[in-house]
Amino acid sequence: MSLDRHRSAGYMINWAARVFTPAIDLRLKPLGISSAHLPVFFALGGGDALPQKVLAVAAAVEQPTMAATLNRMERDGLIKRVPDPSDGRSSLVSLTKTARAKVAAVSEATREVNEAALSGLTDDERGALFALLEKVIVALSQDATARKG
Amino acid sequence: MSLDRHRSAGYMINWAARVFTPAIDLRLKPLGISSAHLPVFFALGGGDALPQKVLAVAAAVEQPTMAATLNRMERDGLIKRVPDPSDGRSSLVSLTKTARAKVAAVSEATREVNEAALSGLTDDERGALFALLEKVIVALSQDATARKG
DNA sequence: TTAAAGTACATAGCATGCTATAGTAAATAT
DNA sequence: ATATTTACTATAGCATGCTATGTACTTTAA
Repeated sequence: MSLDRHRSAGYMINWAARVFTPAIDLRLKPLGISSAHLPVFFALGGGDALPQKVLAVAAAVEQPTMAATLNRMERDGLIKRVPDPSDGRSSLVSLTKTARAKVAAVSEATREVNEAALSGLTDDERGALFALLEKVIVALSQDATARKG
Repeated sequence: MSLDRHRSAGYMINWAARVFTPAIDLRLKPLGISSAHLPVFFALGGGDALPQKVLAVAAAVEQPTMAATLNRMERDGLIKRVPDPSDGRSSLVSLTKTARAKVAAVSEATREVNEAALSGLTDDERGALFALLEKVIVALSQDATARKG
């Protein structure tokens, strides 16, 4: 096999993702939080109460994935769900007082990890990395659409 | 919350990884193969018989993860395990005839997906993406080591 | 040579992601 | 007004990743 894994974008990106998760989780663990909770924290940290659907879109995950994450967060006392008065199918999700008290620390932890990850990169390189990843995401999203539709 | 997800390396890399997986799986599905099988295919495609440990290292996953992947591949008739005559603890893993017949198609599928992912990038940009990802991986690996040791 | 330490693999238990499907409420069309 | 379609959530079942732990074989040290 001639394929060098260091020249495979899929392999490298997957690897990077799998090295990111423990780095962030290490810092979030003392807070009783994990990486999948982050998009929820960012979406609700301002005090909003939002339906699950909105959170799933914000996190770029499927609805059942967000449902499972919210179940765990509810179990752990991080979020609460209140029936949406204007829509009987929906609940409004918000952070508990406990979780709100952690928002600043969560924000700092993510800042730290991103800084650690990008520490060897110049500002230009950081910008380049984000731009290139975005291009890859767009290209693959179109690929998926083209093959489905 | 001031954190823009498009400026979070962790978020972007994770997202890229999650858009890669379906793209490759879409092409591998007709072959009865999935993305986690790839490192095994690349390691054993030449006809070698290797112990699980070597495969785990090649795939950059933990031992129990590789064990589970090999269990599924064995169940699906893609690999076989033979006791290692020189080490009673170990088995030698190799591709079945069925799997070997798919090696070329698997290789082509991964080439296709990588090309789709990188289609919007110049050669220079491709090189830059790999180099930047490698830097991020190295930085985070050191971060993990520093925080554990 | 025998005891201790190390190594390879298996298993348990969990988190996070997915698709497919079902149930109920809301919105739309006839 | 009712029937159809659409939308939001829940659930089931699976794949892939992890850590922690157990078991059995090898290797090393005393």
